[in-house]
Amino acid sequence: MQKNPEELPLRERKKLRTRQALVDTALELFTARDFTSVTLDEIVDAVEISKRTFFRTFTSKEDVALAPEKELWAAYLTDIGTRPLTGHLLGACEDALFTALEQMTDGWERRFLASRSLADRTPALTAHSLRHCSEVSANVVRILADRLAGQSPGHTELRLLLDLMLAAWHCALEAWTSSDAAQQDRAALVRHMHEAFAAIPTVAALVAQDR
Amino acid sequence: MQKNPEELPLRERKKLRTRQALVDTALELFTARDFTSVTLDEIVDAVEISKRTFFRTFTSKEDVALAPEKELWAAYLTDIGTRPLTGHLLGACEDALFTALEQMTDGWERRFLASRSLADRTPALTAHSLRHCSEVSANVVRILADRLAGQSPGHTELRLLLDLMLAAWHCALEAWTSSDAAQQDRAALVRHMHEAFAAIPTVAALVAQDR
DNA sequence: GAGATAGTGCCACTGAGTGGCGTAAGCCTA
DNA sequence: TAGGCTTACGCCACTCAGTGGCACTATCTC
Repeated sequence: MQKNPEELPLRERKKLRTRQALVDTALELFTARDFTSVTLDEIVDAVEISKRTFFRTFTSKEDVALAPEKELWAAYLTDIGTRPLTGHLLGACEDALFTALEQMTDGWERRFLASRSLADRTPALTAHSLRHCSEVSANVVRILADRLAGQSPGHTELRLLLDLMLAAWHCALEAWTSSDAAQQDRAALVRHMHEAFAAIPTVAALVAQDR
Repeated sequence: MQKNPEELPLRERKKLRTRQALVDTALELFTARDFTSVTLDEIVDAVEISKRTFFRTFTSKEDVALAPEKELWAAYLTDIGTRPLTGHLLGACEDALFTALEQMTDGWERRFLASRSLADRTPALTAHSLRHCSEVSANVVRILADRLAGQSPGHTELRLLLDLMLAAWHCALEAWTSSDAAQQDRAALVRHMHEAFAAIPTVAALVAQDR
Protein backbone atom coordinates (compact mmCIF):
# COMPACT_ATOMS: atom_id res chain seq x y z
CA MET A 1 0.00 0.00 0.00
CA GLN A 2 1.52 3.30 -1.13
CA LYS A 3 1.13 6.52 0.81
CA ASN A 4 -0.18 9.60 -0.90
CA PRO A 5 2.54 12.02 -1.91
CA GLU A 6 0.92 14.57 0.39
CA GLU A 7 1.44 12.25 3.32
CA LEU A 8 5.13 11.77 2.72
CA PRO A 9 7.41 13.63 5.11
CA LEU A 10 8.38 17.10 3.98
CA ARG A 11 11.95 16.02 3.26
CA GLU A 12 10.82 13.38 0.81
CA ARG A 13 8.39 15.75 -0.87
CA LYS A 14 11.17 18.25 -1.39
CA LYS A 15 13.42 15.61 -2.88
CA LEU A 16 10.72 14.57 -5.31
CA ARG A 17 10.07 18.19 -6.21
CA THR A 18 13.70 18.93 -7.04
CA ARG A 19 13.92 15.64 -8.89
CA GLN A 20 10.97 16.55 -11.05
CA ALA A 21 12.29 20.07 -11.55
CA LEU A 22 15.59 18.64 -12.71
CA VAL A 23 13.97 16.33 -15.23
CA ASP A 24 11.75 19.09 -16.57
CA THR A 25 14.38 21.78 -16.97
CA ALA A 26 17.01 19.33 -18.20
CA LEU A 27 14.75 18.01 -20.95
CA GLU A 28 13.74 21.57 -21.80
CA LEU A 29 17.34 22.72 -22.13
CA PHE A 30 18.43 19.60 -24.02
CA THR A 31 15.55 19.96 -26.44
CA ALA A 32 16.09 23.68 -26.98
CA ARG A 33 19.75 23.18 -27.76
CA ASP A 34 21.55 19.86 -27.65
CA PHE A 35 22.36 17.22 -25.06
CA THR A 36 26.11 17.62 -25.33
CA SER A 37 26.22 21.41 -25.55
CA VAL A 38 24.16 21.93 -22.37
CA THR A 39 26.47 21.72 -19.38
CA LEU A 40 25.57 20.31 -16.02
CA ASP A 41 26.28 23.68 -14.43
CA GLU A 42 23.56 25.30 -16.52
CA ILE A 43 20.97 22.76 -15.40
CA VAL A 44 22.06 23.00 -11.82
CA ASP A 45 21.99 26.79 -11.87
CA ALA A 46 18.52 26.83 -13.42
CA VAL A 47 17.13 24.62 -10.67
CA GLU A 48 19.24 26.40 -8.04
CA ILE A 49 20.87 23.41 -6.48
CA SER A 50 24.51 22.41 -6.23
CA LYS A 51 26.17 20.03 -8.64
CA ARG A 52 26.81 17.73 -5.72
CA THR A 53 23.10 17.42 -5.07
CA PHE A 54 22.48 16.60 -8.71
CA PHE A 55 24.67 13.53 -8.39
CA ARG A 56 22.84 12.48 -5.27
CA THR A 57 19.63 12.44 -7.30
CA PHE A 58 20.89 11.08 -10.63
CA THR A 59 23.88 8.94 -11.42
CA SER A 60 24.89 10.85 -14.55
CA LYS A 61 23.93 13.51 -17.05
CA GLU A 62 22.44 10.76 -19.20
CA ASP A 63 20.41 9.45 -16.30
CA VAL A 64 18.31 12.58 -15.96
CA ALA A 65 17.61 12.66 -19.69
CA LEU A 66 16.35 9.08 -19.62
CA ALA A 67 14.29 9.40 -16.44
CA PRO A 68 10.90 8.94 -18.16
CA GLU A 69 12.05 5.72 -19.77
CA LYS A 70 13.33 4.33 -16.50
CA GLU A 71 10.04 5.20 -14.85
CA LEU A 72 8.22 3.10 -17.42
CA TRP A 73 10.45 0.07 -17.02
CA ALA A 74 10.25 0.24 -13.26
CA ALA A 75 6.48 -0.04 -13.59
CA TYR A 76 6.99 -2.89 -16.05
CA LEU A 77 9.11 -4.84 -13.60
CA THR A 78 6.60 -4.59 -10.78
CA ASP A 79 3.81 -5.67 -13.12
CA ILE A 80 5.64 -8.67 -14.57
CA GLY A 81 6.38 -9.85 -11.05
CA THR A 82 2.71 -10.21 -10.11
CA ARG A 83 0.83 -10.73 -13.37
CA PRO A 84 -0.77 -14.19 -13.82
CA LEU A 85 1.19 -16.18 -16.39
CA THR A 86 -1.44 -18.52 -17.69
CA GLY A 87 -1.48 -19.12 -21.41
CA HIS A 88 0.44 -17.16 -23.99
CA LEU A 89 3.77 -15.99 -22.56
CA LEU A 90 4.63 -13.41 -25.19
CA GLY A 91 1.13 -12.01 -24.81
CA ALA A 92 1.70 -11.58 -21.08
CA CYS A 93 4.97 -9.75 -21.69
CA GLU A 94 3.28 -7.44 -24.16
CA ASP A 95 0.31 -6.79 -21.91
CA ALA A 96 2.61 -5.90 -19.05
CA LEU A 97 4.03 -3.15 -21.23
CA PHE A 98 0.58 -1.76 -22.02
CA THR A 99 -0.24 -1.84 -18.33
CA ALA A 100 2.96 -0.08 -17.38
CA LEU A 101 2.18 2.57 -19.97
CA GLU A 102 -1.25 3.16 -18.47
CA GLN A 103 0.24 3.69 -15.05
CA MET A 104 2.35 6.63 -16.11
CA THR A 105 1.08 9.91 -14.70
CA ASP A 106 -0.25 12.84 -16.72
CA GLY A 107 2.34 14.68 -18.73
CA TRP A 108 4.62 11.66 -18.83
CA GLU A 109 4.26 11.25 -22.58
CA ARG A 110 5.52 14.79 -23.20
CA ARG A 111 8.65 14.11 -21.21
CA PHE A 112 9.07 10.67 -22.70
CA LEU A 113 8.78 12.01 -26.23
CA ALA A 114 11.42 14.65 -25.52
CA SER A 115 13.64 12.00 -23.96
CA ARG A 116 13.27 9.63 -26.90
CA SER A 117 13.87 12.28 -29.52
CA LEU A 118 17.07 13.21 -27.76
CA ALA A 119 18.13 9.60 -27.43
CA ASP A 120 17.60 9.05 -31.15
CA ARG A 121 20.12 11.72 -32.08
CA THR A 122 22.56 11.49 -29.18
CA PRO A 123 24.96 8.52 -29.20
CA ALA A 124 25.67 8.73 -25.48
CA LEU A 125 21.96 8.56 -24.71
CA THR A 126 21.37 5.72 -27.15
CA ALA A 127 24.07 3.72 -25.42
CA HIS A 128 22.73 4.34 -21.92
CA SER A 129 19.19 3.61 -23.00
CA LEU A 130 20.17 0.30 -24.55
CA ARG A 131 22.11 -0.72 -21.50
CA HIS A 132 19.19 0.04 -19.24
CA CYS A 133 16.93 -1.94 -21.54
CA SER A 134 19.22 -4.94 -21.42
CA GLU A 135 19.41 -4.77 -17.64
CA VAL A 136 15.64 -4.73 -17.43
CA SER A 137 15.49 -7.62 -19.86
CA ALA A 138 17.91 -9.64 -17.74
CA ASN A 139 15.81 -8.93 -14.67
CA VAL A 140 12.61 -9.94 -16.42
CA VAL A 141 14.17 -13.19 -17.57
CA ARG A 142 15.26 -13.90 -14.00
CA ILE A 143 11.82 -13.12 -12.63
CA LEU A 144 10.00 -15.19 -15.24
CA ALA A 145 12.40 -18.13 -14.97
CA ASP A 146 11.82 -18.01 -11.24
CA ARG A 147 8.04 -17.83 -11.48
CA LEU A 148 7.76 -20.50 -14.15
CA ALA A 149 10.18 -22.66 -12.15
CA GLY A 150 11.69 -24.80 -14.87
CA GLN A 151 8.47 -26.20 -16.23
CA SER A 152 8.58 -24.07 -19.36
CA PRO A 153 10.97 -22.49 -21.90
CA GLY A 154 14.62 -22.40 -20.94
CA HIS A 155 16.67 -19.39 -20.07
CA THR A 156 17.81 -18.85 -23.65
CA GLU A 157 14.32 -19.10 -25.10
CA LEU A 158 12.96 -16.67 -22.53
CA ARG A 159 15.63 -14.19 -23.41
CA LEU A 160 15.00 -14.48 -27.14
CA LEU A 161 11.31 -13.97 -26.53
CA LEU A 162 11.96 -10.86 -24.46
CA ASP A 163 14.44 -9.41 -26.93
CA LEU A 164 11.98 -10.01 -29.71
CA MET A 165 9.39 -7.95 -27.86
CA LEU A 166 11.94 -5.26 -27.12
CA ALA A 167 12.90 -5.09 -30.78
CA ALA A 168 9.23 -4.58 -31.66
CA TRP A 169 8.98 -1.96 -28.92
CA HIS A 170 11.89 -0.06 -30.41
CA CYS A 171 10.30 -0.22 -33.84
CA ALA A 172 7.12 1.21 -32.39
CA LEU A 173 9.05 3.98 -30.69
CA GLU A 174 10.82 4.86 -33.90
CA ALA A 175 7.54 5.10 -35.74
CA TRP A 176 6.06 7.20 -32.93
CA THR A 177 8.87 9.72 -32.60
CA SER A 178 9.14 10.20 -36.35
CA SER A 179 5.42 10.78 -36.85
CA ASP A 180 4.07 14.33 -36.94
CA ALA A 181 3.47 16.18 -33.69
CA ALA A 182 -0.31 15.83 -33.84
CA GLN A 183 0.07 12.05 -33.62
CA GLN A 184 2.42 11.88 -30.68
CA ASP A 185 0.07 11.16 -27.83
CA ARG A 186 -0.15 8.01 -25.79
CA ALA A 187 -2.95 6.49 -27.86
CA ALA A 188 -0.84 6.79 -30.99
CA LEU A 189 2.05 5.06 -29.26
CA VAL A 190 -0.27 2.22 -28.31
CA ARG A 191 -1.33 1.92 -31.94
CA HIS A 192 2.28 1.73 -33.08
CA MET A 193 2.94 -0.91 -30.46
CA HIS A 194 0.06 -3.05 -31.70
CA GLU A 195 1.37 -2.76 -35.23
CA ALA A 196 4.90 -3.69 -34.24
CA PHE A 197 3.77 -6.58 -32.04
CA ALA A 198 1.73 -7.85 -34.96
CA ALA A 199 4.97 -8.30 -36.90
CA ILE A 200 6.26 -10.84 -34.40
CA PRO A 201 4.12 -13.79 -35.58
CA THR A 202 5.02 -12.86 -39.17
CA VAL A 203 8.69 -13.16 -38.34
CA ALA A 204 8.04 -16.39 -36.46
CA ALA A 205 6.43 -17.82 -39.58
CA LEU A 206 9.35 -16.58 -41.67
CA VAL A 207 11.77 -18.39 -39.38
CA ALA A 208 9.74 -21.57 -39.24
CA GLN A 209 9.50 -22.05 -43.01
CA ASP A 210 12.49 -23.58 -44.86
CA ARG A 211 13.43 -25.58 -41.81
CA MET B 1 41.57 -6.87 -53.73
CA GLN B 2 43.48 -6.06 -50.53
CA LYS B 3 47.18 -5.21 -50.45
CA ASN B 4 49.48 -7.14 -48.19
CA PRO B 5 50.37 -5.30 -45.00
CA GLU B 6 54.00 -5.45 -46.09
CA GLU B 7 53.19 -3.48 -49.20
CA LEU B 8 51.52 -0.64 -47.35
CA PRO B 9 53.49 2.60 -47.07
CA LEU B 10 55.63 2.88 -43.98
CA ARG B 11 53.38 5.52 -42.46
CA GLU B 12 50.37 3.20 -42.60
CA ARG B 13 52.32 0.28 -41.23
CA LYS B 14 53.41 2.39 -38.27
CA LYS B 15 49.86 3.47 -37.60
CA LEU B 16 48.68 -0.12 -37.64
CA ARG B 17 51.51 -1.13 -35.33
CA THR B 18 50.70 1.50 -32.70
CA ARG B 19 47.03 0.67 -33.05
CA GLN B 20 47.68 -2.99 -32.34
CA ALA B 21 50.05 -2.13 -29.51
CA LEU B 22 47.36 0.06 -27.98
CA VAL B 23 44.73 -2.67 -28.13
CA ASP B 24 47.10 -5.27 -26.69
CA THR B 25 48.41 -3.25 -23.78
CA ALA B 26 45.05 -1.68 -23.04
CA LEU B 27 43.34 -5.07 -22.81
CA GLU B 28 46.22 -6.38 -20.74
CA LEU B 29 46.02 -3.50 -18.27
CA PHE B 30 42.22 -3.59 -18.10
CA THR B 31 42.26 -7.32 -17.47
CA ALA B 32 44.99 -7.15 -14.83
CA ARG B 33 43.16 -4.46 -12.91
CA ASP B 34 39.91 -2.88 -13.96
CA PHE B 35 38.61 -0.82 -16.86
CA THR B 36 37.76 2.21 -14.77
CA SER B 37 40.82 2.20 -12.54
CA VAL B 38 43.29 2.14 -15.44
CA THR B 39 43.80 5.69 -16.66
CA LEU B 40 44.39 6.71 -20.22
CA ASP B 41 47.75 8.17 -19.23
CA GLU B 42 48.95 4.76 -18.09
CA ILE B 43 48.08 3.15 -21.40
CA VAL B 44 49.59 5.99 -23.34
CA ASP B 45 52.78 5.92 -21.30
CA ALA B 46 53.11 2.16 -21.72
CA VAL B 47 52.88 2.43 -25.51
CA GLU B 48 54.99 5.62 -25.47
CA ILE B 49 52.68 7.83 -27.46
CA SER B 50 50.92 11.03 -26.52
CA LYS B 51 47.33 11.14 -25.34
CA ARG B 52 46.57 13.27 -28.38
CA THR B 53 47.65 10.45 -30.67
CA PHE B 54 45.50 8.00 -28.80
CA PHE B 55 42.42 10.02 -29.70
CA ARG B 56 43.47 10.14 -33.33
CA THR B 57 43.42 6.32 -33.32
CA PHE B 58 40.41 5.62 -31.11
CA THR B 59 37.37 7.72 -30.36
CA SER B 60 37.27 6.91 -26.64
CA LYS B 61 38.67 4.77 -23.87
CA GLU B 62 35.80 2.36 -24.48
CA ASP B 63 36.60 2.19 -28.17
CA VAL B 64 39.99 0.58 -27.67
CA ALA B 65 38.57 -1.99 -25.27
CA LEU B 66 35.95 -3.03 -27.80
CA ALA B 67 38.25 -3.07 -30.83
CA PRO B 68 38.06 -6.85 -31.37
CA GLU B 69 34.28 -6.75 -31.43
CA LYS B 70 34.22 -3.91 -33.94
CA GLU B 71 36.63 -5.81 -36.13
CA LEU B 72 34.22 -8.73 -36.24
CA TRP B 73 31.21 -6.62 -37.13
CA ALA B 74 33.11 -4.77 -39.83
CA ALA B 75 33.80 -8.14 -41.45
CA TYR B 76 30.13 -9.04 -40.99
CA LEU B 77 29.00 -5.93 -42.82
CA THR B 78 31.20 -6.52 -45.84
CA ASP B 79 30.03 -10.14 -46.00
CA ILE B 80 26.32 -9.39 -45.75
CA GLY B 81 26.70 -6.87 -48.57
CA THR B 82 27.88 -9.47 -51.08
CA ARG B 83 26.49 -12.80 -49.89
CA PRO B 84 23.85 -14.38 -52.16
CA LEU B 85 20.43 -14.10 -50.53
CA THR B 86 18.61 -17.04 -52.04
CA GLY B 87 16.47 -19.07 -49.72
CA HIS B 88 16.41 -18.82 -45.98
CA LEU B 89 17.07 -15.23 -44.85
CA LEU B 90 17.81 -15.93 -41.20
CA GLY B 91 20.18 -18.67 -42.30
CA ALA B 92 22.06 -16.20 -44.47
CA CYS B 93 22.39 -13.76 -41.57
CA GLU B 94 23.69 -16.52 -39.34
CA ASP B 95 26.12 -17.82 -41.94
CA ALA B 96 27.51 -14.33 -42.45
CA LEU B 97 28.44 -14.30 -38.78
CA PHE B 98 30.24 -17.64 -39.04
CA THR B 99 32.10 -16.35 -42.08
CA ALA B 100 33.08 -13.13 -40.37
CA LEU B 101 34.36 -15.17 -37.46
CA GLU B 102 36.53 -17.26 -39.76
CA GLN B 103 38.10 -14.17 -41.23
CA MET B 104 39.49 -12.97 -37.93
CA THR B 105 43.27 -13.30 -37.75
CA ASP B 106 45.20 -15.47 -35.34
CA GLY B 107 45.11 -14.37 -31.74
CA TRP B 108 41.85 -12.51 -32.27
CA GLU B 109 39.90 -14.83 -29.98
CA ARG B 110 42.24 -14.10 -27.08
CA ARG B 111 41.68 -10.37 -27.44
CA PHE B 112 37.97 -10.83 -28.03
CA LEU B 113 37.59 -12.96 -24.93
CA ALA B 114 39.37 -10.35 -22.84
CA SER B 115 37.22 -7.63 -24.36
CA ARG B 116 33.98 -9.51 -23.71
CA SER B 117 34.88 -10.41 -20.15
CA LEU B 118 35.53 -6.75 -19.46
CA ALA B 119 32.32 -5.69 -21.16
CA ASP B 120 30.34 -8.14 -19.04
CA ARG B 121 31.45 -6.51 -15.82
CA THR B 122 31.86 -2.89 -16.89
CA PRO B 123 28.65 -0.89 -17.39
CA ALA B 124 30.30 1.71 -19.62
CA LEU B 125 31.58 -1.01 -21.94
CA THR B 126 28.25 -2.81 -21.98
CA ALA B 127 26.57 0.38 -23.08
CA HIS B 128 29.06 1.10 -25.84
CA SER B 129 28.98 -2.45 -27.05
CA LEU B 130 25.19 -2.46 -27.27
CA ARG B 131 25.15 0.83 -29.14
CA HIS B 132 27.65 -0.44 -31.65
CA CYS B 133 25.59 -3.58 -32.09
CA SER B 134 22.46 -1.58 -32.75
CA GLU B 135 24.26 0.60 -35.26
CA VAL B 136 25.47 -2.48 -37.10
CA SER B 137 21.98 -3.91 -36.97
CA ALA B 138 20.53 -0.73 -38.48
CA ASN B 139 23.13 -0.86 -41.24
CA VAL B 140 22.40 -4.50 -41.99
CA VAL B 141 18.68 -3.79 -42.20
CA ARG B 142 19.39 -0.96 -44.62
CA ILE B 143 21.65 -3.13 -46.75
CA LEU B 144 19.25 -6.06 -46.81
CA ALA B 145 16.21 -3.90 -47.49
CA ASP B 146 18.14 -2.38 -50.35
CA ARG B 147 19.29 -5.69 -51.79
CA LEU B 148 15.89 -7.37 -51.46
CA ALA B 149 14.28 -4.25 -52.92
CA GLY B 150 10.80 -4.46 -51.48
CA GLN B 151 9.94 -7.92 -52.71
CA SER B 152 10.33 -9.49 -49.29
CA PRO B 153 9.80 -8.83 -45.57
CA GLY B 154 9.24 -5.23 -44.53
CA HIS B 155 11.60 -3.03 -42.60
CA THR B 156 10.10 -3.98 -39.27
CA GLU B 157 10.24 -7.71 -39.94
CA LEU B 158 13.86 -7.48 -41.07
CA ARG B 159 14.77 -5.70 -37.91
CA LEU B 160 13.02 -8.22 -35.71
CA LEU B 161 14.80 -11.03 -37.53
CA LEU B 162 18.18 -9.35 -37.03
CA ASP B 163 17.57 -8.59 -33.39
CA LEU B 164 16.51 -12.16 -32.83
CA MET B 165 19.82 -13.34 -34.23
CA LEU B 166 21.70 -10.79 -32.15
CA ALA B 167 19.91 -11.95 -29.01
CA ALA B 168 21.00 -15.51 -29.77
CA TRP B 169 24.53 -14.26 -30.42
CA HIS B 170 24.61 -12.59 -27.03
CA CYS B 171 23.38 -15.77 -25.38
CA ALA B 172 26.17 -17.68 -27.09
CA LEU B 173 28.72 -15.12 -25.93
CA GLU B 174 27.50 -15.35 -22.38
CA ALA B 175 27.82 -19.12 -22.42
CA TRP B 176 31.28 -18.85 -23.97
CA THR B 177 32.74 -16.29 -21.58
CA SER B 178 31.39 -18.07 -18.51
CA SER B 179 32.71 -21.49 -19.53
CA ASP B 180 36.05 -22.65 -18.19
CA ALA B 181 39.28 -21.44 -19.76
CA ALA B 182 40.01 -24.70 -21.56
CA GLN B 183 36.80 -24.27 -23.56
CA GLN B 184 37.30 -20.70 -24.68
CA ASP B 185 38.66 -21.18 -28.16
CA ARG B 186 36.99 -20.29 -31.41
CA ALA B 187 35.57 -23.76 -32.02
CA ALA B 188 33.80 -23.63 -28.67
CA LEU B 189 32.31 -20.28 -29.53
CA VAL B 190 31.01 -21.73 -32.78
CA ARG B 191 29.40 -24.57 -30.85
CA HIS B 192 27.69 -22.14 -28.50
CA MET B 193 26.45 -20.19 -31.49
CA HIS B 194 24.93 -23.28 -33.05
CA GLU B 195 23.18 -24.06 -29.78
CA ALA B 196 21.84 -20.54 -29.40
CA PHE B 197 20.71 -20.33 -33.02
CA ALA B 198 18.90 -23.61 -32.56
CA ALA B 199 16.72 -21.92 -29.94
CA ILE B 200 15.34 -19.50 -32.51
CA PRO B 201 12.92 -21.95 -34.21
CA THR B 202 11.83 -23.10 -30.77
CA VAL B 203 10.90 -19.56 -29.87
CA ALA B 204 9.20 -19.11 -33.22
CA ALA B 205 7.04 -22.14 -32.50
CA LEU B 206 6.31 -20.79 -29.03
CA VAL B 207 5.11 -17.53 -30.53
CA ALA B 208 3.08 -19.17 -33.27
CA GLN B 209 1.06 -21.40 -30.94
CA ASP B 210 -2.00 -19.86 -29.17
CA ARG B 211 -2.48 -17.42 -31.99
C1' DG C 1 67.82 16.50 -51.81
C1' DA C 2 63.62 20.06 -51.44
C1' DG C 3 59.17 20.97 -50.93
C1' DA C 4 54.53 19.21 -49.96
C1' DT C 5 51.92 16.31 -46.78
C1' DA C 6 50.94 13.95 -43.59
C1' DG C 7 51.11 12.40 -38.37
C1' DT C 8 52.94 13.49 -33.69
C1' DG C 9 53.89 15.87 -29.25
C1' DC C 10 52.99 19.36 -26.11
C1' DC C 11 50.09 22.57 -23.62
C1' DA C 12 46.23 24.62 -21.97
C1' DC C 13 41.46 24.10 -21.40
C1' DT C 14 36.50 22.34 -20.64
C1' DG C 15 33.34 19.54 -18.41
C1' DA C 16 31.76 15.26 -15.96
C1' DG C 17 32.02 13.04 -11.83
C1' DT C 18 33.90 12.17 -6.72
C1' DG C 19 35.51 12.72 -1.76
C1' DG C 20 35.36 15.25 2.30
C1' DC C 21 33.74 18.26 5.55
C1' DG C 22 31.07 21.99 7.66
C1' DT C 23 26.40 23.51 8.00
C1' DA C 24 21.49 23.88 7.72
C1' DA C 25 17.06 21.92 7.46
C1' DG C 26 13.68 18.44 8.78
C1' DC C 27 12.65 15.01 12.46
C1' DC C 28 11.61 13.08 17.12
C1' DT C 29 11.06 13.04 22.01
C1' DA C 30 9.95 15.34 26.28
C1' DT D 1 8.93 24.30 21.67
C1' DA D 2 13.41 23.38 22.87
C1' DG D 3 16.74 19.90 22.75
C1' DG D 4 19.58 16.74 20.44
C1' DC D 5 19.64 13.62 16.35
C1' DT D 6 19.64 12.49 11.61
C1' DT D 7 19.73 13.45 6.94
C1' DA D 8 20.54 16.12 3.09
C1' DC D 9 22.81 20.05 1.08
C1' DG D 10 26.50 23.39 -0.38
C1' DC D 11 31.10 24.29 -1.13
C1' DC D 12 35.83 23.27 -2.41
C1' DA D 13 39.41 20.88 -4.33
C1' DC D 14 40.56 17.19 -7.11
C1' DT D 15 40.89 13.41 -10.95
C1' DC D 16 40.37 12.11 -15.42
C1' DA D 17 38.38 11.86 -20.24
C1' DG D 18 38.33 14.35 -24.22
C1' DT D 19 39.34 18.68 -27.48
C1' DG D 20 41.60 22.63 -29.96
C1' DG D 21 45.69 24.78 -31.48
C1' DC D 22 50.23 25.11 -32.91
C1' DA D 23 55.00 23.88 -33.48
C1' DC D 24 57.70 20.02 -35.02
C1' DT D 25 59.19 15.90 -37.23
C1' DA D 26 58.79 12.06 -40.15
C1' DT D 27 57.28 10.18 -44.57
C1' DC D 28 56.17 10.66 -49.39
C1' DT D 29 56.83 12.60 -54.15
C1' DC D 30 59.37 14.47 -57.69
